[in-house]
Amino acid sequence: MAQKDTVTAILNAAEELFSERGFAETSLRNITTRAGVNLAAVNYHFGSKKALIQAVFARFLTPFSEQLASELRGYRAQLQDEVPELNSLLMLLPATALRTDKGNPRRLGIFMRLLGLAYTQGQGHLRKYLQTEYSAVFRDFMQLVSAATPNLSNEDRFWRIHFMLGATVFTLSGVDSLTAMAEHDLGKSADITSVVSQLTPFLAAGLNAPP
Amino acid sequence: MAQKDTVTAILNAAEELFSERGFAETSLRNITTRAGVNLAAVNYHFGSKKALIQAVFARFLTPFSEQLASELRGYRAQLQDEVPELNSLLMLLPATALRTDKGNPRRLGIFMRLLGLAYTQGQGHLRKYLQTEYSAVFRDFMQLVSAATPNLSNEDRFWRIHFMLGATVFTLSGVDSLTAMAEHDLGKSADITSVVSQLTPFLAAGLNAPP
DNA sequence: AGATGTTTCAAACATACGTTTAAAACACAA
DNA sequence: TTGTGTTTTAAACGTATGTTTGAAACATCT
Repeated sequence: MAQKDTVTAILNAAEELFSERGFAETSLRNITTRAGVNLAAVNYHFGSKKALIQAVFARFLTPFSEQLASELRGYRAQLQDEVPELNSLLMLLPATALRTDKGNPRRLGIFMRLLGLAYTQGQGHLRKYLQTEYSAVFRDFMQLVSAATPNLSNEDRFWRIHFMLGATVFTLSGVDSLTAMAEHDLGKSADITSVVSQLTPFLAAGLNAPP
Repeated sequence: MAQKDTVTAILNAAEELFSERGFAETSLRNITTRAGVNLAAVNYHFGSKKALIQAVFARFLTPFSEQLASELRGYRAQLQDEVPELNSLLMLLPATALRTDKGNPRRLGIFMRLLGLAYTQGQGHLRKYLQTEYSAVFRDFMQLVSAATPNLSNEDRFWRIHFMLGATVFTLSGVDSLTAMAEHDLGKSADITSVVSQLTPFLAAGLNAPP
């Protein structure tokens, strides 16, 4: 097995298991067993469990943030001096996320669950890593959101952005169990793209609500 | 030290530590050290770590759900046959939560963080416990929400309720770091009650958004 | 083919965990 | 005070974890 195979097998297994059980609840033995590699492979290829956790995030986040940065440049160029339209701006995020690994929308749910864990679970090293690594693109995006909502005070916008973030992360991270519930309660099935298309008008309405 | 003192000392320490680090990341030795009691006290008084986790939730949730059930009875009685008004209905939740342990709004943040953990972190036993124990009151509340939003389809309402839940849990569970960010970015301080008063119009607008 | 650097492997290491135990300390009624 | 049931204590138990090790297997190049 070539080196790359082992590394990606570990990353795949870790990604799934972390999202299912959390970081502390997933042992290296769980990961290496599912990946079909030797236990020592993690420490050999990544150095430590912490480094593996960061690598799992980097594998998704680096292509995503690069893609988003380029999309933002295009959006800004097409915009000229007009005020950006909120709905299309918000749609940019799930659109690039789904485009980042096309053909596998399930992965977005997995990654959202990981993102939720990164916030709720301790893992101080992870928050620090994410902040230093990916905050530039996020700031760019926020600047456009500010331009799209000139009627909001900075304070209102600040809070509502985080309300939106919460609704998104929470819903998409639990999208599997939620769609199961929806199917049981309503008899209607749904996938992550349909949930996103329900989510965006909700978010836009909340963000534009009268104070 | 009387029995009750040891038990509540453990519950207090566990509540804080769980909310700070998560369940798996908090050891019984952490808890008993902070509580100033012997390590074996947890297994003596609660039986196991799992049972302690459930007890932490029960201490908050049992008074809360009883209070809420009574508030819902009052709300329904005052309503007669009118259609319930959405904003006042939504306000009922934070109002009773803040009333449950009055004088300590910080505790609501702690508990929201725990609730978020219960969802995101594995802890299957916890989800099962919460469901069997407190689902009745929740169903009552949901019925009123349905009456307050007759224009929504069951499917739209289902998803938007969960969007609201996500925004609430996520924001209130991170209320400490968020208020710190708000103070740093905007120079304005905020407490949990002011966040809640910002949150409810956001939620109501999202729930009533055109489909 | 032989030498060299890389990757895998089974085994062991040290440490931390949840839990159990048996004795000591305590509370309190007879 | 003695006796009884409860609570606390220090120590140990068994298990699981992340990490390290040194030899074996492998790949790559001259």
